[in-house]
Amino acid sequence: MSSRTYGQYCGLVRAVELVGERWGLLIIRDLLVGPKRFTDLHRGLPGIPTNILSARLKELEQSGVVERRLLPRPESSVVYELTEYGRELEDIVMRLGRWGAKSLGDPNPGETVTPDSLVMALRTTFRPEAAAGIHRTFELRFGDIVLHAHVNDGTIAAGTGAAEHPDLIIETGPALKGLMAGELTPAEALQSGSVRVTGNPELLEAFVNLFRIDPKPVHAKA
Amino acid sequence: MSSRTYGQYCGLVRAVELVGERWGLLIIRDLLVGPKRFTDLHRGLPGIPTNILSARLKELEQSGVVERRLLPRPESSVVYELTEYGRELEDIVMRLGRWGAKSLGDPNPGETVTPDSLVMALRTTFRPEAAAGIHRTFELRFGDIVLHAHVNDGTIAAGTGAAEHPDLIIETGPALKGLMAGELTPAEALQSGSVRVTGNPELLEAFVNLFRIDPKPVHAKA
DNA sequence: CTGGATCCCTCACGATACTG
DNA sequence: CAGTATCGTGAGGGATCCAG
Repeated sequence: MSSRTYGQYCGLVRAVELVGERWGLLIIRDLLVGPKRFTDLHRGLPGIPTNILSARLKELEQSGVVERRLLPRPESSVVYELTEYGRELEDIVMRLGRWGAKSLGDPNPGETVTPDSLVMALRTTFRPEAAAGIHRTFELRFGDIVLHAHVNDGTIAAGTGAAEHPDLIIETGPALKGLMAGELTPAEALQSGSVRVTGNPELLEAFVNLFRIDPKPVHAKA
Repeated sequence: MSSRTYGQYCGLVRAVELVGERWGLLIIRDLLVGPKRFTDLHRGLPGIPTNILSARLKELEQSGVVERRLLPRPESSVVYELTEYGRELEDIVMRLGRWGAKSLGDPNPGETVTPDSLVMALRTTFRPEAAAGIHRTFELRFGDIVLHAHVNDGTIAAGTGAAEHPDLIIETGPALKGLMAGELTPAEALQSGSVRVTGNPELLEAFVNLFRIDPKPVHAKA
């Protein structure tokens, strides 16, 4: 049995062999936001060596998860995008993200936030059941990162870049997690200055109702 | 940035750091079937070194995914079981298994099948929408492995061990995958002898309707 | 400038032996 | 049964270099 395989004939094992390697799911996370060039991926995955990124992309291409496409001239560039099979991972990635977010404490020293991870965080934490009949556009600014979220009656469209006519602009930092997890009320966040808004401040209530991190179950120790 | 971390403050990253290490999700797969002793896990994960299993269990315990419990006397033994937080992975593991099963071809040489992986395969491929109003008990024999599945009106209860009063006993091998994927009809499977049944052979139709592997989307190559 | 390939080094993992 | 100890190997980390 070669390394990187598990010697079991099992669907989960195959899945882990396909996308469970180091960096694998993070590459897919970024590609879920949209097709990307090699350099874009490299920028979005701080610390990944180029040879590893290259190897992962080849493996994912080989297994039919990612497709490599050459852009027409004059771009003459290469983009990677998910195949239909790869896109089927979206729901799994979002659920994993929702699960893992419950274990997020404060950022560890040196941990960064990338635009794509924030986009996926918005999609992940979005609660359709709280968005019935709601039509709002938010612009979120996190450090240098600017992204937008259009909420339209149970659906979310989030992406990088500014919003055109936002109902509310939210400027924040790591405090965003506490806000979404309910550890910090909107009023407290605004008062402390860890979150600043442009627009009707009461819309921040709507925001935290739409995007939420559930609590991690407490573990009763024997 | 130490190895095994990714330097990103992101829910998905945290999830991958918690359960994305080699063998991690497979340990969780087996624990989803039920609490297990160290030796049981070792048996169910062919090829895992004991030090790695030991290390993974410690990490999973530390992060609140797995709980280590000492059985009362005279057992005086140790069992590992999922915490509530760990059990929240069930849906994700099943979806991953369903996704990966689409990439299963024929077993590679040396690949084995374990009892727990088969139990999870049944739970994973079960289609509740096809089970409305259906009450059946199946016994599945795969090599030396014997397991049961009670289907009760949209719900499935599968576990290791024989069924008490099975409506159908299915004896099979690797051909099971082709059967569930629709690459092989029940009639063909019975005729070729790759699947043998005890009971009403027509119930094999019901079985393949209840447990199914969807096809992998075809990838249109440019 | 993008899209990698190549190099070396390190550490996590694999295999085996051994212990409370 | 439930691990720990030891040691070798190969995948990953990091820097550099190269082709289009």
